Amino acid sequence: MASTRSTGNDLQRAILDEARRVLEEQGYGALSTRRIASAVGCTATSIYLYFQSKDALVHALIDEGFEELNRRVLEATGGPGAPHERLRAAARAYVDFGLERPAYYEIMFMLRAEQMERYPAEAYRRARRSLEAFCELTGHTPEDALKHGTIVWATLHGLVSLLIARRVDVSLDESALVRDAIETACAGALEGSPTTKDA
Amino acid sequence: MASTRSTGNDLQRAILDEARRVLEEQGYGALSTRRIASAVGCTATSIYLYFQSKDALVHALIDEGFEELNRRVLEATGGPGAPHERLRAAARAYVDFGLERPAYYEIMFMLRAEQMERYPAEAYRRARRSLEAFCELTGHTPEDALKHGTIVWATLHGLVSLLIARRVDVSLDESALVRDAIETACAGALEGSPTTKDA
DNA sequence: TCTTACAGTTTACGCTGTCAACCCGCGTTG
DNA sequence: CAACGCGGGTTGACAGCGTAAACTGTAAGA
Repeated sequence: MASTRSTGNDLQRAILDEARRVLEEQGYGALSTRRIASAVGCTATSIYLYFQSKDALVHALIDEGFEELNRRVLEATGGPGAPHERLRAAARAYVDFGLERPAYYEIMFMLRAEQMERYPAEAYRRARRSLEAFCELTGHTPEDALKHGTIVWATLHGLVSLLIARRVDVSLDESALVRDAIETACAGALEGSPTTKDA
Repeated sequence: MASTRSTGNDLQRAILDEARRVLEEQGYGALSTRRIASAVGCTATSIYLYFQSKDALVHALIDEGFEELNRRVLEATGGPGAPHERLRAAARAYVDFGLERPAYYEIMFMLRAEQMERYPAEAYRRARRSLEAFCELTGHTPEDALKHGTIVWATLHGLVSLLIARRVDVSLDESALVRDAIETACAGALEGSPTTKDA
């Protein structure tokens, strides 16, 4: 495929396509400008004609990831049923995305912040739409909703990132683990406890 | 400090000390063999006289981290009180460690597996002592305990890693968030639900 | 035909982890 | 005393990284 020469915006598209392919097939660690360039049939520096930096290229992939994640989560919340049912569905959609697209999940949520130049504020806002969905469905007052939604998010994120990193004991039934973790997260966010019950 | 020449095992200790210093003060991203070497007063290749690779050096730091984490968590579980109180204490100890030693937490739990040569199996077992503590304190049957302990761990890990990565909304009261997240995690692990209640 | 603009390349810099070869001082041995 | 081996440490190199600066070739406009 190293002979498919492209020019202009075709080249930009080819670079992005190749970056996506490498990301999904070999992971973020294998993503290098030179590798992409040689696969696409141009030089590494040509990438800078269309992307400000390697990080900017990765940002474009991150955007794709958030688009899919948000679509999935919002579709899940849009269904019929009581709020707690829809929260469960949203949680499941989040986890499913993470497990089905681990490489995307990695660059979206598991990349150290310092090693990545700041993700543009405007894109960052878009990136939080799924969190907002969690918050709304907890049915708390706006400020408490943010807290409880964040706890749900944290639980799901912990679950997904441990599973992706293969740190969870292999003897565990993964689907049961996921199911129960979602149950725990949702139950904790919904029931009683407006804030902290005591002390 | 670049003039403090050391030899023999002193050099090994100096390398480890410097690596620890850089890790805590500048983070994992700033950890490079040449930087350590110049600070310690030797060449980068000299590091390979005492550590098989850079990863092996980082493994040594990871071991230190697990030693401290396990000590803290086990101390917390060793106290008096009902199991659910001790589980809460263990959870708090885990989170406190993560927030007080973010750089250690990062190399212990947030480093991508592929980018790191396999952590030795024996050390890996030691690394899981805190998880075992969580499991025992849930008071479930052995197999269910592993699952529920893992869910507690996942919740705490999600919380810590999001906080470390500064992905949590700054308007949130961090200590309240931590408190409630711990509460949710522990409550979910202890109460009813031996496995999954329905379906 | 001359000029301008732009797409893309060449070259280079400084950084990374790591290997192979060398070098020098010490302890032992003939 | 001299020769030797050995081990800690250095030098130099390789292959890879992201990226900036300078260059080239080509197409369009005047």
